[in-house]
Amino acid sequence: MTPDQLSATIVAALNALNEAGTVRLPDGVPDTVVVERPRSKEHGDYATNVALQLGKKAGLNPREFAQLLADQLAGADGIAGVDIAGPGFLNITVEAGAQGILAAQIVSAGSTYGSSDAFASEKINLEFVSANPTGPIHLGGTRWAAVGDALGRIFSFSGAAVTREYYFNDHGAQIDRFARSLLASAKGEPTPEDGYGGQYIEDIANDVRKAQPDVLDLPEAEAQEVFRSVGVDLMFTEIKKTLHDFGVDFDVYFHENDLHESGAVAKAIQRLTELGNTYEKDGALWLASEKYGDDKDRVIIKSDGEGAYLSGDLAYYLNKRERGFDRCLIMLGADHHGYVGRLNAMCACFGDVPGVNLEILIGQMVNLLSEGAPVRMSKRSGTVITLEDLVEAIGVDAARYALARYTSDTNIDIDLGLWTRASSENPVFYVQYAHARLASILRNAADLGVISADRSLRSLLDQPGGFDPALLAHEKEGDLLRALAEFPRVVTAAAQLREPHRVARYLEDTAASFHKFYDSCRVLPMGDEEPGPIHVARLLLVEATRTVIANGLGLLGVSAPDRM
RNA sequence: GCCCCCGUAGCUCAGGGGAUAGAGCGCCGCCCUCCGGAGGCGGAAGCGUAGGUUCGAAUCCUACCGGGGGCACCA
Repeated sequence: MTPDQLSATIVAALNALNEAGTVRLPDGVPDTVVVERPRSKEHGDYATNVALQLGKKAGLNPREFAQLLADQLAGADGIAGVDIAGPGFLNITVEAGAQGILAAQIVSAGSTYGSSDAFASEKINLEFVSANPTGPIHLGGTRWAAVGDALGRIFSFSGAAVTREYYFNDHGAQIDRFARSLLASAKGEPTPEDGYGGQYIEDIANDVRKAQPDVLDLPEAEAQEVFRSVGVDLMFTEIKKTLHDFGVDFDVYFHENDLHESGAVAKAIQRLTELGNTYEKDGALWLASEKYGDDKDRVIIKSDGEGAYLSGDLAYYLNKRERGFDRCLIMLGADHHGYVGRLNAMCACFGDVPGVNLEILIGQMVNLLSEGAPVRMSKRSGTVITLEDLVEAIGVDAARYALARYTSDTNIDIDLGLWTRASSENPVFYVQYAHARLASILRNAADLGVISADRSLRSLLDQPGGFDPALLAHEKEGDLLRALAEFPRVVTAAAQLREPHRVARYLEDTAASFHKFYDSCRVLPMGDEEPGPIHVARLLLVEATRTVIANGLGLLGVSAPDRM
């Protein structure tokens, strides 16, 4: 009995009441009802507020409505008891057997447990990181790498067709500054005032010289061009590798330069002009974005004839839509929040719906503290805190987990000393430890011959009488089963709300439920005890729990170790 | 001045209208004869302020106070 099944049972009961004329619901019976886990044990296994919602519509007070529904529900399959409490809550107790069967269902579903087709009709383009190829990925980009990739996994798990995309800004003034910085470094000159500093500039400049030893003998402009093209290439290769090592691979690396060279920008502008959303003023071409909610109209083509930065975004968005993406998600740092209005307005200028066809997700800043003092993270200052720094300090698993376990719309402070000194304080270890402990129990079960050496529990499911779900009747077993039953809902909510951190928090709760179960319920036979049905039942629960934790960690891109 | 995000326990944070607001860390006190004590059990301690909507608000709305970030024919 999962919450979804219980919801369906309640809906069926409501329909029966409605059809019998016992209650009259003018708006009909809803497709689903809210079923939640009450905070307090006294309120049963599950509670629903449906009587509070529908009582008034039926012309009854909520408690009367609740009583009618409770009577109807009392005889339903899998329901052990129904109580009415407070203003009209229905507190429902589920039969142990109906609940225990979930363990078998999870084991049988394996790595697919928690997946759904909730997003099956959606083709989603997920753009994140998109760091400029002028330096390593800093912490803001690292946060999006962890969160965006997790979100992509969650969408896919929920049935969506997801394309992960990286927009590569290889066009514009910052690239020139990058090239000049490399050239200056190679010549042993100081960093240009508006240039990029730091060790990586020196490293890349050296690599460019290795690739083309005579580069400094070329005329200045040609040399700079070599540093530009080779340097950007090297930088980009490095970024790709860093992300790959972080467990993040993109399906598409989109080059801004291509938009300008292919005529896509001109095409987008033409389209907007046809729609009557551009005009000329002061020698420049403007986008009439103010009428769609932007603070003011924006320049697309500057008076010097160059495309403004926005022109690339226009063409890029149109390109995504032409590739068939109904939903284009773009993840940006809080320092870009000023773009949200104009990007949404741009979307509207194309005749699309902001928030539907284009969705901008803003992630707040990540701050690093060292010895309690803030560390600046600026490419330009050279005191760059990079993805690699973070991984080196705490490892990929801890880094991904730490960045993904918070909502994106809150600032995070990470104290380097704390993370490096006390890794056991990191919640990821709590969850991974639970997985290792679960795996260890299964190893031991195999050693004792309770299950086959390959630790397969599916064979137990096929044997008649191999698994008696009613044996999982202990309070802690019920708690754990109800926690496991939540997983599909958590995944769906994480996808709908674009909040991967829900999965992490859920895993921490579930790991806690497991540790409590483990503390009160002996899984393996003790001493000379013969293995019996209770051991089989609990082993299935162990494997079900291990499956959920492994699936959840997988959604976050964090490993689920069998040993630690 | 305008815009965005945040304000929940000593600290770091969960809580997408429901009942007695949770977790980790820290603090106090307990629990190892056998499956991993990297664990479990108990205790002290909290929704920035003021209004509003609602049967019901940490959650939605408004104002104010506090913290962070942003407001280019830069990219």
